[in-house]
Amino acid sequence: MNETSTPANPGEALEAPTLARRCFESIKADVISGQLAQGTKIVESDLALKYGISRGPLREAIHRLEQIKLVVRIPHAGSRVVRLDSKMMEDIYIARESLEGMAARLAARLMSEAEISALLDLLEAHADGIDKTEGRAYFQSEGDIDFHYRIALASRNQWILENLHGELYQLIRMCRHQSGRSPARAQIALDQHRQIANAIARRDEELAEILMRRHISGAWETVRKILEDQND
Amino acid sequence: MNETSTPANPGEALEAPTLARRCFESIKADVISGQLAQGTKIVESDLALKYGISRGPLREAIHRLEQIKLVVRIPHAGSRVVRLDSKMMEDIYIARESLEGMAARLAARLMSEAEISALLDLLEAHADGIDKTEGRAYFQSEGDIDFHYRIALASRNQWILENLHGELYQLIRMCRHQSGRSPARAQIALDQHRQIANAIARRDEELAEILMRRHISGAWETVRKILEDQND
DNA sequence: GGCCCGTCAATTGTTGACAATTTATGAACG
DNA sequence: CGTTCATAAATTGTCAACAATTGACGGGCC
Repeated sequence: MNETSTPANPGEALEAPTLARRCFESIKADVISGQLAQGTKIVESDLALKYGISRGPLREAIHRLEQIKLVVRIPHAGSRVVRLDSKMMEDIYIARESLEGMAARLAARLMSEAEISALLDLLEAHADGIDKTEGRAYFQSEGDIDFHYRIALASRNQWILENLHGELYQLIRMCRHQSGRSPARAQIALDQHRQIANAIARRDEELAEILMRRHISGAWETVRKILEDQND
Repeated sequence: MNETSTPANPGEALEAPTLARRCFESIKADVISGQLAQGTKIVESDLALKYGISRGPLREAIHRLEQIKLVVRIPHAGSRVVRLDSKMMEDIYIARESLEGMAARLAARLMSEAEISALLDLLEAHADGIDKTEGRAYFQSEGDIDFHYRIALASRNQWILENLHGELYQLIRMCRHQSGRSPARAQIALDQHRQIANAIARRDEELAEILMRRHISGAWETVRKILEDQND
């Protein structure tokens, strides 16, 4: 009776019966971590050799990577790792703002009291983490994802959940991995998370949505500035 | 310099270089039109024989159908045409409400004057269509899609556009094809479209978003009632 | 010297056969 | 008679070879 299936992956792909899925997870990790740089050409034969499998499953893996927009494919020409430009990231953040805003609204309506108190506990843990690590990027980043994941889960909306964590968050993590992260924002983000959680606790749907949208559009602004400074 | 690429398919798949894509379009049409009923088991060998191709490209087609949620797949067990239940459709309509609301906001901000007047012309054409056909379902339905497609296009947001018309609208059309359609709603929908267009013309982002969200949540209410009446 | 066309290598698209897994069938047992 | 285990059929997952298409290289022509 466990409705909350696990987020997918603590570390490597543990549950991965089929070759194509293992391969998919592996390449996905390489793309997100930057080990396969943006724009890198992906040659099926080479990767098949590298992973010691045939081209069939590998093709399937690449097709799935294409669907979540981590690789771009041209029919007979081949496929390359996606090139994240400013416009694309803006589109992503705007879509995320829209969907997570709705998720926050639904969470305020549907979360159980137990879930809410668990959410508040999580935020306290994150606060401790920030104090101890002085805004160490890794913890903060994963903590951020934790929080947003719980909101999406609480929305009870499968489509929103899958798209946020199957597509959008992969791209955002990929972007973070190479644009760095301003540690000063850790405290700001935590405060905003607290406000959102409080709105949810008060069952104020409207406020929860508005705060979430501000939170995300604010995050985009900082990312945008980083990307701008990076391009000169 | 034609930014408005066509919505994909008048009738059959005209542009379809590769077997897998042709096959994908063909099966997709069959699923949406209901020729492959919900819950139908999809056997790779059978379909490959039916289309006169090998299992390879057909597998790819099925994988893509899985990604847009028209078929459900279980690793070693096989794949079936998705079964649209009330909960799933609610999730879809809520996600659509969120994304199209944002699209309307962006459209109000970004549409050119020429695009806006073209949009108003389109609505007049739809009005004539309704008068002439007395709410004939087909015209209305396609007209509805036309309108929403233009808004999504005007948002200049690739992610929103692709997800609305690559995933969500396919599922909604599939749902319509077998839940019928109350023709009385044609006039209501048109009026709401007019209000949205006017808000866009006035560059009132806030109002455009709110009206779009009301329009879609209203549409869901009527669909929900139809689904309820159908289940007894 | 620059542009165009034919040829060639490299890579993807497609195929049919083989292996692994699941579901269904049926017999033996409680 | 119902349940359970083993066997068998059907179906999916995987593989290696073949065909078709793309992009690049080089020679010829203007």
